[in-house]
Amino acid sequence: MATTKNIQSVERAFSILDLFQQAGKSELSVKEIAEGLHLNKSTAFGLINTLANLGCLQKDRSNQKYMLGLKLLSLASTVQTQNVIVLSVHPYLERLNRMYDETVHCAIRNGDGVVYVDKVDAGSIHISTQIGSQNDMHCTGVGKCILAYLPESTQERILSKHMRSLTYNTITNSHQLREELELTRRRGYAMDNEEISIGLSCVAVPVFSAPDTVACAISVSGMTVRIRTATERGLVETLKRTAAEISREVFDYDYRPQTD
Amino acid sequence: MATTKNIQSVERAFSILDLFQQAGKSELSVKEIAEGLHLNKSTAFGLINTLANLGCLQKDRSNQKYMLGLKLLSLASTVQTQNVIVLSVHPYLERLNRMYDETVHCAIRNGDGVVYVDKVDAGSIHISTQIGSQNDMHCTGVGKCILAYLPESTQERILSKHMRSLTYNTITNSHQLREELELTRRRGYAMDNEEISIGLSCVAVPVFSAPDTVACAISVSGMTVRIRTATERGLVETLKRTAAEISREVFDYDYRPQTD
DNA sequence: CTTCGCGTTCAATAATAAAGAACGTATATT
DNA sequence: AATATACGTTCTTTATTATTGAACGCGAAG
Repeated sequence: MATTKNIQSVERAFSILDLFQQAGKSELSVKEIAEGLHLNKSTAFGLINTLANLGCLQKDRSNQKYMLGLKLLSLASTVQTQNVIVLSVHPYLERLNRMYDETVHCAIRNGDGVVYVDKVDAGSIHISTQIGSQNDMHCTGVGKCILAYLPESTQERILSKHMRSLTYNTITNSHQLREELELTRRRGYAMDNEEISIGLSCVAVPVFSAPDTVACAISVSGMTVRIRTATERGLVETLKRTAAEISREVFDYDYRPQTD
Repeated sequence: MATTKNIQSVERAFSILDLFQQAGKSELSVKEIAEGLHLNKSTAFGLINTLANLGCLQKDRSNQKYMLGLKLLSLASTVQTQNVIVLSVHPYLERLNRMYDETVHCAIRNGDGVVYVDKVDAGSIHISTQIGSQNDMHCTGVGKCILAYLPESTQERILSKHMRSLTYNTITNSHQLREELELTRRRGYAMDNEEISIGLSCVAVPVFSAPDTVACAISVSGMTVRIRTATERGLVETLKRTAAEISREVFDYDYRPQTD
């Protein structure tokens, strides 16, 4: 995929922006950025200065530190009105929402985590997911769907990291998670069984864009009792059918689930 | 402000992303991008390829065109949880919302338009502004506040462009708008008097970060009748006081409105 | 079957970004 | 209060890198 070599300064510029996400700090100094990315101080400064002039970073006058700029907000808003995945998957999410009146998500992989790219809220309860927000793979339905089909080496890297525990149901053991991923592949869907928050469950399915290649994952989440009811009303089958439709109509890939 | 010279390739990379916003097209070919930015075809390709590898652009396999990538969504979400303006202005918006139960916005300048960076919804009616979305200066309260304090040359450039008419109240005449801006400066606030949508009005004030320098603008919007009532209940004064507070506490600038 | 258009690759050179040293300012230290 | 320190910023040089135009190849159109 990485055909031609990346342009160094562009790549570095974005890794500066990424650093704010990863570091989990809202303000970083020139020095911190330079050290964090192993860049020369003045090289870092040149990049930071450019990003600041473009509105992607802004300087806090009081302490000379930099933070992410508001320009990025406007870009994201354009993404939401222009990106095919968001645009063309959205109607399917709407339909799922209407069928079960639960919160519906669409997520993609981002590094070692997942990012929610679209969402339709339930009428009753609001789940506080923000579009664009990141979450872990090990504790989310969409995450498990995506993780289950990543190359083994990537899987192992992610599994080897510390997996934070959010509830007593969170799978934090790599052996157990490997089994869970195997189960996910076998049955074609993943569950979040109160692994993020007690009382909250979710059913998720992968959307394929090519054999064994997951483009995104969609999920239906809600209070555990309600998800249980929905499952009795064919939620899993509906989700699988929807995912296959999306594969075909959006990603132009005629996905046929393996029958065993 | 533009201290050191910007790094060319970084600047160009972002102007590619900007092009999608400006062109209003969701998909652009290498050729269109190259021509749109007066770049050599292979220079453009190198930048596009890098952006695509970073997830900021994605390629539509069916027609070889590119569109904005989902990576940008995750950056924006981080902005919302980290940026001082968003974070520190938000409580003031909340307070305004509680006082009048109307929709409250915070916007900044973006090029020749404004971008909404934060919003608190009213309980009753939902105004469909999206955070990050762009709007024109000539027909919004926040836009007039910002435009009124821009350097004259910039003002004139914006005024000279075609101003689209959204309702019969929209000011589309540059002479009339110049007077409106003069009025805004004199009385310290701007109104949108059903200029975007009939039935909808808004009162906006500029927030200064230095003399004659507007950092952002905040506004209260709602149905015209309700805004009228709120105005009788001191909305304008409350907004001005709030703006002064924000100037002081967020931008460390002790703003004193000129008394005449 | 041929031509055209456009995405992509390649190789050479011109231009640019990177680096280290130096400067200045703000803060911390004694 | 004086000195030291740390860090942001500027400057200049050089090596690296991005840019360029030409060439290639694929797909669509005629």
